Amino acid sequence: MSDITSPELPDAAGEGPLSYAIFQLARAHRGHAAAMLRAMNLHPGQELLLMQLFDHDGLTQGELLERVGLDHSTVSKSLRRMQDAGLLTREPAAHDRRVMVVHLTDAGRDLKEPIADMWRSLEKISVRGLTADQVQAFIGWARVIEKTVRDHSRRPPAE
Amino acid sequence: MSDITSPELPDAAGEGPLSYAIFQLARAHRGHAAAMLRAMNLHPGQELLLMQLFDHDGLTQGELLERVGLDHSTVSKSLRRMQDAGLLTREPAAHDRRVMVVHLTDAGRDLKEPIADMWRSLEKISVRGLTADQVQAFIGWARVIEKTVRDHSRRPPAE
DNA sequence: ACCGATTGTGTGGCTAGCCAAGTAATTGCT
DNA sequence: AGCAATTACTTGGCTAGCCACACAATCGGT
Repeated sequence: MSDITSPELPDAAGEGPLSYAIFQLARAHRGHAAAMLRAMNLHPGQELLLMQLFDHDGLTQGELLERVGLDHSTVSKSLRRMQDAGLLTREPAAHDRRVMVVHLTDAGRDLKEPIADMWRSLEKISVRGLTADQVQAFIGWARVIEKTVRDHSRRPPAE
Repeated sequence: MSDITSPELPDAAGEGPLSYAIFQLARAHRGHAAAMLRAMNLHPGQELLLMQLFDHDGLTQGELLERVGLDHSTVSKSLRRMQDAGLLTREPAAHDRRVMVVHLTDAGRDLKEPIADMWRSLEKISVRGLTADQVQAFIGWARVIEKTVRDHSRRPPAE
């Protein structure tokens, strides 16, 4: 339906516009998010961590990275920068001094509504061109693709 | 771990799983591409530039960045690293010594088939969970979302 | 011709994100 | 108890990607 024909795309290079579409979509989406986040002195990715903390203050770093799915080093560095920015604190847990418990500061909590607004705005814009059903289908398929790709990443490429 | 199914997602934080789905899909997809590219000593993003050159050797840096849509500084640095790796050459054009003409070396050309294979493989895997119609619909909607977001990025946020 | 505007690239500086290696604390096995 | 394995996190090193600034070559108007 509609025009999926698409005039110029790197067809000649490969014949898979799906990967290309994912790449371009993610870049545009991320770019727009970055622009909105900049107004709050945040960087893309940080809002995901903060959103987890808004709902579950006091999470450990490990629980945090499990929820967002990023590399532990990425989370560590990102949290450090946010700590330097005064948005949160990190202290070793009493019962296990390896784990770092993350708590929001007042400044961090103040970002809850702005981030929620920005998130809603981003969502509203992203969804504008599609019907609700299409959006739901899109999300479902995105998860299917993600899962498929992830499963293949785990497995050794013994294909 | 193991079950990253979909039970808990940051619903409480915002109610827009679309943005989250895009983010996670892109990350998984990019990660898988990165793993395959690593075998060729490439980094994600470089294959896009190379694919353009496979079909249009002798492009200028400006034409190249226009096709992939990245920032000129990103392209500049990425090309420099690929030049250092011996994959391509950059020389100022005769008629306009500002523009840099990019040419593949033999080593660069040798990557054409490996990259095409990798791209096809990535595509095949990504598509595995969906029907052909679903894939086409997904791509079409992805482009719609991308366009919508991009249009809103251009406009000042005078909403 | 001249000099300001524009164009095409390069560089610096920042964060995101990954992998690999290192460190400290806890657990577990003997 | 003691010591190896595991766990939680940190650090270093690399590239991608952006923005802002700098620079050289070309274009344009007078």
